[in-house]
Amino acid sequence: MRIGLLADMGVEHFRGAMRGIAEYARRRNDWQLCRSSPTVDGLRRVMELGAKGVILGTIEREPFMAARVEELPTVSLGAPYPPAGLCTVTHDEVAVGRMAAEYLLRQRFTHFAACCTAGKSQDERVTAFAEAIRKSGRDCPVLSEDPPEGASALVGGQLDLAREQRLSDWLERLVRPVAVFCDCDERGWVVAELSRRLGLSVPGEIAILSVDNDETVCALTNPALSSVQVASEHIGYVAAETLALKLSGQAVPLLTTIPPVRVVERRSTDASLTGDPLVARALGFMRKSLRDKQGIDGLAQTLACSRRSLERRFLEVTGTSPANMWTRFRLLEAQRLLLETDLSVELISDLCGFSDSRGLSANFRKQMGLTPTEFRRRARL
DNA sequence: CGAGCTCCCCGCCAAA
DNA sequence: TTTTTGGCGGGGAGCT
Repeated sequence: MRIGLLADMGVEHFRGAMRGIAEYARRRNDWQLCRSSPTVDGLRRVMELGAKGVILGTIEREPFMAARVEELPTVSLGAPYPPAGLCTVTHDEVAVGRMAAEYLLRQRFTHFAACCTAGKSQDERVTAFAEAIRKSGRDCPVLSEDPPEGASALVGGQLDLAREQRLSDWLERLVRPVAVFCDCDERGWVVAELSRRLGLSVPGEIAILSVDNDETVCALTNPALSSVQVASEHIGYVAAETLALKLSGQAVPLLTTIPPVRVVERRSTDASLTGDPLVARALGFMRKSLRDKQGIDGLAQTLACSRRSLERRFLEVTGTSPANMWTRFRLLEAQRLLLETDLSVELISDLCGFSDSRGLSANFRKQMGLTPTEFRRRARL
């Protein structure tokens, strides 16, 4: 059976979704995927090739309308202005916003702001972010850009001059130091670029967190961008499953949402760069010595200070205790290894400095409500 | 699941 | 006098 894939391959999320779809096709073996551009012409082309259904990943509206006119079974990977009644598998935007807020609050930032393009999905994640921030008793100004008619406001990390000026003015007026949440990596890039031009240091005066975790875009800024990693592969896989159900005539939910995976921390939100040098040294040591078993007493000795002072100053700057932070670093590394390698949970526990795999599992479960194996399975499929 | 043990957090106080 | 520091120890969390 032929299935058409029409996706904007310049967007990291859609590329990831394609990988998930490919995995699904590999497993069932009777799907032939044919790719084309996410346009009305592309749709015509895959129909000529005999596609029985399509998965659409684009922010344009026309291809969806065309697919509807042709009565071609369609699953969308999420679009800012979806036609009503379109079957969609996409991010849990509320969970994305909440994860971002929770992370930045834990980094102990004191002022927050968020910016996005006005539109369904971006609005939702930024709104959820702002709500979570306000719930903690802090203000969160939001800049929501109207998109230009029919197109993306943000292509290749560039805004038109008027929008850029507005964003720049907005950034300059924010109460600093501030943590800014951006609806996508491209906007994160623009915010980083404008901050540089305004002479504002990142993350000292402006910390930046975005969404999509596009390795390339995140690496382009200096310092590199922290970003919420969304479950693109998983979304693609589920989209494929949904289309398969649809093609076999079964009822499918109109909307399926998948929560994000984790926050990938890079330098743009590194709170340890500011404040107490003793604490900064402690954090640096922890990051480098995950397997170190000497405990907090030993750490205090290494840093040549009393244990009590370390604890007190640590709490002051980071809002948490040394041991707590140390296991947090261990868990972050474990997350990374689970996603990026095929090492056994046993080995990962050891590499991250947990006594055994039960130690890792217990902490992991407490932190994100999921076992390590389950975490790996969900992110990959 | 629980006993025993170790490690850690944090209030308190005296000293610097 | 006020502020910061280090030591003490109860109590709790987590590990074996």
